[in-house]
Parts: sequence; C-alpha cells; structure tokens
Amino acid sequence: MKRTTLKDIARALGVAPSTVSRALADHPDLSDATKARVRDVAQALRYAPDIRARNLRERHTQLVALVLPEVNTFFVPSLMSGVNAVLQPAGYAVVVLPSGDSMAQEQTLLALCLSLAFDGVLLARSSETRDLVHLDPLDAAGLPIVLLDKILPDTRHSTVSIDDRRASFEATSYLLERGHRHIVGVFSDSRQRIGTERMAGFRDAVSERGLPPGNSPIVEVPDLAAFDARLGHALDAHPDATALFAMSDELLVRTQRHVAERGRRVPEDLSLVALSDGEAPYFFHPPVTHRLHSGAEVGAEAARVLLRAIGQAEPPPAVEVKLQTDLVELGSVRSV
Amino acid sequence: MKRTTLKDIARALGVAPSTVSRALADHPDLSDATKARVRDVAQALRYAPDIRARNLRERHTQLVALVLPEVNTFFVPSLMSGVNAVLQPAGYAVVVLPSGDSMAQEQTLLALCLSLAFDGVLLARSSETRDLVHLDPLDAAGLPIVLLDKILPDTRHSTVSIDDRRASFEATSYLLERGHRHIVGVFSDSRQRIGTERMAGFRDAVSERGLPPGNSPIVEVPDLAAFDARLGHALDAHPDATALFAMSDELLVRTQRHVAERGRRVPEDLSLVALSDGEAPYFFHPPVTHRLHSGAEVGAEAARVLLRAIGQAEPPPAVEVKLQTDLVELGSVRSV
DNA sequence: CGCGTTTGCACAAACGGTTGCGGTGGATAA
DNA sequence: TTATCCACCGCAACCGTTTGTGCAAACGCG
Repeated sequence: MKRTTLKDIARALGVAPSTVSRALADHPDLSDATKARVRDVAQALRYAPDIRARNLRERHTQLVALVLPEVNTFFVPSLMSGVNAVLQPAGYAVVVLPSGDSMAQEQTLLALCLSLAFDGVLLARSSETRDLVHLDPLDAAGLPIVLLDKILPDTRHSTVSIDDRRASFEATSYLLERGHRHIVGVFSDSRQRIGTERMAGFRDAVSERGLPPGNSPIVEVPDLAAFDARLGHALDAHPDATALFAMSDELLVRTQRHVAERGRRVPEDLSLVALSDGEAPYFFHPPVTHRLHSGAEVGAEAARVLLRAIGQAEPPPAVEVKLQTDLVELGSVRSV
Repeated sequence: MKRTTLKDIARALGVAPSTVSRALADHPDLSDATKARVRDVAQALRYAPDIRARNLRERHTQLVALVLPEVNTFFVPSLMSGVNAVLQPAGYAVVVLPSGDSMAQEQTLLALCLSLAFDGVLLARSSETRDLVHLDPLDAAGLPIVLLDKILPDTRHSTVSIDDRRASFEATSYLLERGHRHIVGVFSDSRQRIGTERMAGFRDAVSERGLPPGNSPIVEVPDLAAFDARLGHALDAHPDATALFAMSDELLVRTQRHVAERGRRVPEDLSLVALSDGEAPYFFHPPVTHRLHSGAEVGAEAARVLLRAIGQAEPPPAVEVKLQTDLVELGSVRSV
C-alpha cells in the first residue's frame, strides 16, 4: 500500500508533476479548468503532500524539539501546554524527547535534533549536565536553542526560568512576617541549580531577619525514594517547628501525609507554604497558600523567544527572562 | 550559517558524494585509507547527516505520533513514559500532538501525521469523536494506527485500554464486601466512553447484590469547573453515605478536600476507594486503597502493538488488549 | 605479456516535492 | 499576413541522501 504522490496525479491526468504542484498551490500561471481537474483527482486519490520532501527543499521542518529530563507529574504537563499553545498556532509541532536525566542521553538527543533538522530546540538540561559544550555543534549549524526551567547561567543562549531565589525568599518571608521563627524547609537536591537557588532564597530570608539558621532546618531530598525517611526524621526532630515550606508541588503533595500522620493539624499546629504551579494546593484542606509559578508561562515565554530566533540569519542577542511569582493566600497559614 | 553536508566533505576531499556516503557507512568497496580521510574531515567539519533526506529515500521517518486530547496531570505523563520506554530503544522518537479535545483539531493533526509521513500513530481520541472515518485516509496509505486509552470499539484497528467496567466493578465490590451499602460514586462525563463504562461497572456491582440503586448515587462531573458544586451537593445530600468511589486520580485528588471540609474523617466516617495510576493515593493520610491501572503499561503495550504493525507489508489483524487492574489495599477503607 | 578478475572509486538515478526558465499555441495588433 | 504577446504548461535542476552500475587501474595467473 503506497501513498499517492504528485506523480500519480500527474500520470492519471497526463500532465507534468510540476503542473500538479502549481495547481495545488493555486499558481496564477495555470488555467482554472486545469486547477479544477487536478483538485478533483487529488481529492479522489486522497492525495496528502509529503511535507518532508517540501521541507527538504525549503530547508526547514516546522518541528521544534523539547528536550527535558523526565515527563513528571506536576511541572511538565503544564510546561508542554504553554509550549504548544504558542508553537501550534505558529505552525510548529513539538517533539518531546526525555533524556532520563542523563547527560549522555541528552547529548544523543541533541545530536538527533541536529540530524532531524529541527527548526529549534527547547532544552531543560539534565541534572548531570554541568556545561553547555554539547550545544556547540548546534550553535555552529545555526540551530536556535532556548534553555528553560532548569537552566545554566550562560551568555550565549537565551534562558527562560523562574526567579527561584526570589520566589523562595518571598515565600519564606511571608511566614516570617507572620511571626514564625521555626520553619522547616523542604528542598530537592542541592546539586541541582534549582535546589540551591531556592535554598539560598530560604536562607536569605532567615538571615535577613538575623535569625539563627539552626531554627530553620533544611530537609534535602536527593530523590523521591529518600523522601519518606528524610522528612519523617526532620518532622520528629523538630516538634517545635510552627511552619513548613515546600519548594515544589512534588514535595508538597508528599509532605501532607507525613504531617497528617503525626496528627499535626494545618494551620493550627503547622503552617504550610509552597512554591506551586497552582493545582496541587487545592487537593488539600485547607488549601495551601503558595507562590504561583506557572509552568505554562515558562513554556510559552520560551517558545516565544525561540520563535523570534527561528528564521533569523544572524542569531539575535541572548535574552534572559526571569519570571516572577504571585502570592496566592489560601488557608494554610496562621499568624503566631 | 549552513549545516555541512556530504557534498561539502566531498568537495573538501575532491571525491564524489557517494564515496563519502559509503565511507561513513563503512562500505566494503572502499579502501581503509579513504575511509579514514573521510572520517577525519567529517569530524573536523562537524558533519551531522540529514536524516530527513535519508528517510525520504528509505521511506520511513522513525517518528511516531501520539495524538491525545490534552496533556493532563495524572494520566498522560505516565502514558508517555510507557510509550517512550518502548519506542525510544527501538529507534523511534515520539511527537506529541494535543488535540485540545476537539474533533476538528484531531482531524487536522491526523492529516498532519500522514503528510509528515510518520511511521505510526497512537491515538487517544477526543471526546467529540464519534466515529473513525477520519482514519480512512491513513488506513488507505497503510499507516499503522493503534487506539489507546480513550478508544472506540472497532474491528479494523488495534486497541489498548483498561478494562474499565471490570476495574470499576471490582473496586465497588470491594466496598460492598466490606458491608458498605450507601456508596457515592464520582464519575466524569457519561458522554465519554470511559465514564459510561466505569459507571456501568459501578451499577453492575450494586445491582448484582440486589441493592437499591438510589442508595448509591452517582455524581457526574462533566468538567472540572463543575466539580466543586456537584460533589459538595452530593456530599450534603447523602450524609449517611459510608463510602465514596472515585473513578480517577483527577477526581480523587479533588474529592479529598470536600470530604475534609465537612469534617468527615477517613476511614472512620467515610471509606474511600479509587481507580488510580498509583501516585495520588499516597498524597493523603491515610493513603487511599485503589485499583491500580498503569498508564505506563497502557502506553508501553500500545507501543508494542504498533511496533509489530510497522514495517509489515500487510496490516496484521487488529488486536484488542484490555489491561486488568490490581488491588492495592491501603488505609482508607474500614468494614462496617 | 596478454588475459581476466579484483579493487576502488565516480556517475547518475531515485525519494517527492518546488520553481526558474523556456517553449508552444492561439489571439491580437499592425 | 506576419510580428507580438500572453496564457498555459513541460523540462530540468535542486534539496541531501543512498545505491546500482560502470569503468579504469591494479593485480593475479599462466
């Protein structure tokens, strides 16, 4: 079963393939009669153009790659929605390439992006990725790249991310302003930039008020498997903590159970604040006060930056977008 | 900034493009000396083959489309992981095409799949899709399609889905066996097959025991916006219900808050059972007893079925895979 | 030393489109 | 009647690969 091509139509009508091509493109050189005949046959033969062949000639693919560590539950769907919302109307399809959070795999995928001649690349680097030298071949080929979410500071590529440090600082300050002096901070791996940044914001807020860091212990969760043990231990070790800050939705949703297990009520016994995409806080009662960072907005903005770079002969100057977060006050915090 | 091609290498070395091609492919016809020279120059010029051009000749793309209504939080990431886990090692990349749950958009995307000459299509239909006539052009072109998750009964295409009715039946029976006689069932839209099937399983279980259907009210949630009002009303209207069944993770996570808001404790006042992908039940205390249906397994199995169909001259006979669910007993149910 | 075989490479066609250019035929104008 | 022009369409090249075939030089052999 072969697909029908221009030549099939041409043969059926006894005309040249170029005529069929022009007829379908509504070229002014052709008579309306011929156009109509071609269209009829194309319809009858269920002709669908092979866009790849066209693209080969026109040197573009209308395909953009989204390379990311993993397709997780909370952030990625939102991110993808944002990316698609911008790229789909612009005529681009998005190819999602998960790297398994492995540097080697990421490198392979990036090489694939080049070979498949994608028009642009959106990259959320793996946590193993320490530098950006594997982007050199893509740069040399003039393939636009935008780093998003999990970025590395870089002057050569545009980046779009959340102002992690600030967001974390604000969330922590919110608790401090309400009198909390003993806050448990729950963070992911400090080897990841996102973890260190958010930790830094947390520490900034605490030290800005001259409070002893020891009163605000940091729970570091290198991977989700270690979560239960780490958090349980921290909760038991700090019975006098009056508040808890979770740096992400992933952490927030897993935190709730441990709090409830220990009979700590929210917000009477423990106030809760999180950095969130805005969905998970409503899973709980009371709903969780959070600083809202929209993954969709990150994706959309990155897509817009990429779109501006695509099709430019010279790569436009790298921009650095830092998205701010908004406070959403719900019922999980009380003043002490 | 142009990418380097075979011809660039050929010109640099003063040989024919075909020689370069064969050298890179380690063809036996060439001398080792030539191969080495070609490889050196290719390296120096950072040559990356244009796979599209190769594919154009070899009539495949190593690209598979995943067309689905939306990239939601709970099911799709899991599904994608499963699909990728099977397809990536087999040398295929996955293009995710969200249809916005619109039939028209789905049709457009399917046409795009044909035009981009994807090697296969994984389709979770939109809820507007009532028949499969828009698959005809793809069938005619011999493009393999597998329907997954949100399927339509069809003898011409392979389908992979969860045995929704059975899963729902078993979950409900689990509650009934433990003495619950007044169960609130929370379901999504009954216009969707997934909703009707799961509803049917729920009703089967209730009527199998000769219980009056009125004691086990069904809350139907056409869209998430209507959720709060619908569920709140149902909870208030049935204060004597001793159990609640949520047909999906999406519904489960939104249910919890309403239960807690009304001061109903789990499982003392209300037992909870859900159909789940296995992540959300652990967000809560106590963790929620559920029947486990793995989205990853659905994706992986569909990918396997598709893989078998790709590259066959004749389409293999359509298979219908119905995945079963496993019971995971946690702490959210008590016997009455 | 002349023959046939092997070695090592170039040529050209093909994949399925697009497009510049050239050519034919009829109508129009001089 | 003939030169001119335009409407309409075909030829062929091109995008970057792969691959069947052809051909020259080098080689082996008697």
